[in-house]
Amino acid sequence: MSEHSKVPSVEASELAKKLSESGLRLTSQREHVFHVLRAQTDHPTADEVYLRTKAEMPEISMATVYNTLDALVRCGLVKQVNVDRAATRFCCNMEDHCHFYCEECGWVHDIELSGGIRDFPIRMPRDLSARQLDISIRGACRNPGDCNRKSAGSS
Amino acid sequence: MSEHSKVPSVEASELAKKLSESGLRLTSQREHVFHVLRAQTDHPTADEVYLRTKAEMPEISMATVYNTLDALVRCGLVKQVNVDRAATRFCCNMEDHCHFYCEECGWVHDIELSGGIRDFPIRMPRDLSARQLDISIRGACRNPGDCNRKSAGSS
DNA sequence: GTCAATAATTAGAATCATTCTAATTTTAAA
DNA sequence: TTTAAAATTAGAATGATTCTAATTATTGAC
Ligand SMILES: [Mn+2]
Ligand SMILES: [Mn+2]
Ligand SMILES: [Zn+2]
Ligand SMILES: [Zn+2]
Repeated sequence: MSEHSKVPSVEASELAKKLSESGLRLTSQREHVFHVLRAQTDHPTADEVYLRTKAEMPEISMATVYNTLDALVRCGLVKQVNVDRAATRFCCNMEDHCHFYCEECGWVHDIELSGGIRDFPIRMPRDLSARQLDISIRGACRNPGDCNRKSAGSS
Repeated sequence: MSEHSKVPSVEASELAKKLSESGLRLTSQREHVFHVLRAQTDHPTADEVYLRTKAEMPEISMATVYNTLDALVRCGLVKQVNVDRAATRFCCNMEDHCHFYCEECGWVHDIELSGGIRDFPIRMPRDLSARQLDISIRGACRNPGDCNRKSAGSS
């Protein structure tokens, strides 16, 4: 209920730093979107980010959300995750990890890697240079009937 | 130039078998689409499959290509691959493997796994049951300038 | 502080892959 | 044959994302 719902600035400094490293400005919209991403550990779609940010900042536009997500990905603060043919999802956990996607309820979950991503048993051809490795696992949250089916991505 | 360009039936038997196992019929369209997928080791988009199949069978429709690809995936003859936000691609290599995606030219390449997919260093939470593991690697084909940039997916 | 240049934001249109719909054709059984 | 189910088709609809053109905010000289 407090009127001056300012975004906490613990992250603002890191955000400003990373943005400026990429020649980008720190704006209120970018701050809000980043805050929204950090507020929950789920993997919202652009549209979900839009709705949540709009709650804090009603005048923000969808275009800005897309632009901002793109900016955050470009300056290394957010990862892009692709699960199936559904909407691209975004993740602000920058540790090496992979994604679990529940086919029952749509929930996306981070899964740690026990070793470094380096020692994966992949035989990489010499003529290919890898920049990024993405691992996604699809399955079910729990025994069928247990997970919150069809209620994906609500806040 | 030969008039009776029939699809080779080496694969037709396997196709018919797998289809019937899923309660699906073997049709000429399905045979052609499957043949098109096997003819090249690249990873065509639905649209590319459509164009190639159309060359063999001019009356086929886009809807049928989508339906057929879906049928082939459902009966375990084709894998669906998702690279970035681009069009979904399809693969008829059913071995455990991962995909390399060249960010320069759009080429998608299969990469073998040296070990089984089982012994990957992933710490799987007990309350999650995995059905499928997808690994995609993005990078560049060769030293920048060498790969056939911007000429993805041509036949 | 003013001004120009640049960056960011905005609404809405455009694009593009995919799915849906409703009508028609084919196939398999009875 | 007749009939029912399955498959195919053209085209419309959907939905995520990108593009466009106009407006607003920042920045850095001056
Ligand atoms: Mn994540
Ligand atoms: Mn493949
Ligand atoms: Zn679930
Ligand atoms: Zn390449």
